Amino acid sequence: MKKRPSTVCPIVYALDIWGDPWSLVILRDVLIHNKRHYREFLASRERISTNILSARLQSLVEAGLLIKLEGDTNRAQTMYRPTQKALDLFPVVFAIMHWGLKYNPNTDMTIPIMQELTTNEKALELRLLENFDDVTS
Amino acid sequence: MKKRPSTVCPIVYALDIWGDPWSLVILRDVLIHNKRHYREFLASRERISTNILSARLQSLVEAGLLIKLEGDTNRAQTMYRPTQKALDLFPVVFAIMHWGLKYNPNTDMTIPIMQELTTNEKALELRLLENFDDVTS
DNA sequence: AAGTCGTGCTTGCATTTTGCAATTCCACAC
DNA sequence: GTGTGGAATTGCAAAATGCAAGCACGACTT
Repeated sequence: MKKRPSTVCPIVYALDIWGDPWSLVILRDVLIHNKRHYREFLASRERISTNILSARLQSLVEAGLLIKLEGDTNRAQTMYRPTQKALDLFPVVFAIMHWGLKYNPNTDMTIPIMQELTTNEKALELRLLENFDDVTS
Repeated sequence: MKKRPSTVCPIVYALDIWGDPWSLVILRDVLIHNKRHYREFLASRERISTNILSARLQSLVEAGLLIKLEGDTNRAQTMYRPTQKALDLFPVVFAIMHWGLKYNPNTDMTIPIMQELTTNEKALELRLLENFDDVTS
């Protein structure tokens, strides 16, 4: 990922942080699917490779979207959790999902979230946010 | 840009279309700044290079987000205009702008749109949509 | 009709990033 | 110590990017 000099445009600012093809996939897994471990991210359908995953996790930590924690029981089991800055991406992620939902004929509507997204987005957001009480408190 | 096989996830679907670091910059210029000519896109602060611009315009046309038209007076003056599929990205673009606005300390608030985005987003969207009456009618 | 200007786009090439498999590092368990 | 599994690095081929130069072509000038 190229780095542009500090920008005056909010969109370019956002793109410079998560505007590559992988960061948003990771953020989706964190925000929507409540994943937190390296192995969980690796297991996603999109088959991210280990070096890219590692690099993206690092850059998201640097950008202040994720924090890296030692596992509770096992100290080797690193845990990645979102910051408020990442949680504020919910509206973005939802907007993208709405758009994808409208135009991707292959969308899997059996994914639990999908139904609720169209019928009750606000409740969905609030429910998902509960996953991060540990972070926001 | 890599191509992933057809996906079941609306987010990945969206990323495969405009999830590279440049496509959204072009779409921003089309949707927000009402640009339509090659030279206008080249003139953006972000200094996209000619080959990338050309490739991205093509892929956005292929993806059905833009249409390519001959200029009205000058046949050599190609014109790129958004389709409905691109206009439906307004909520996404706005959501990203809100986020960038919150976290990018360098945001240039003198850009006309910025003030209105925070105070009256819906009116802003409607006003911008008027730029595309030719396309939607 | 010949020059030249503006506009959109392609080419060539060095640099960077990706994809993928193999390997290493390290905490913990036994 | 040996083994196990999670996290990350390395090596290398393939692809994408950045950049400068040049090409095609319609329109305008004379």
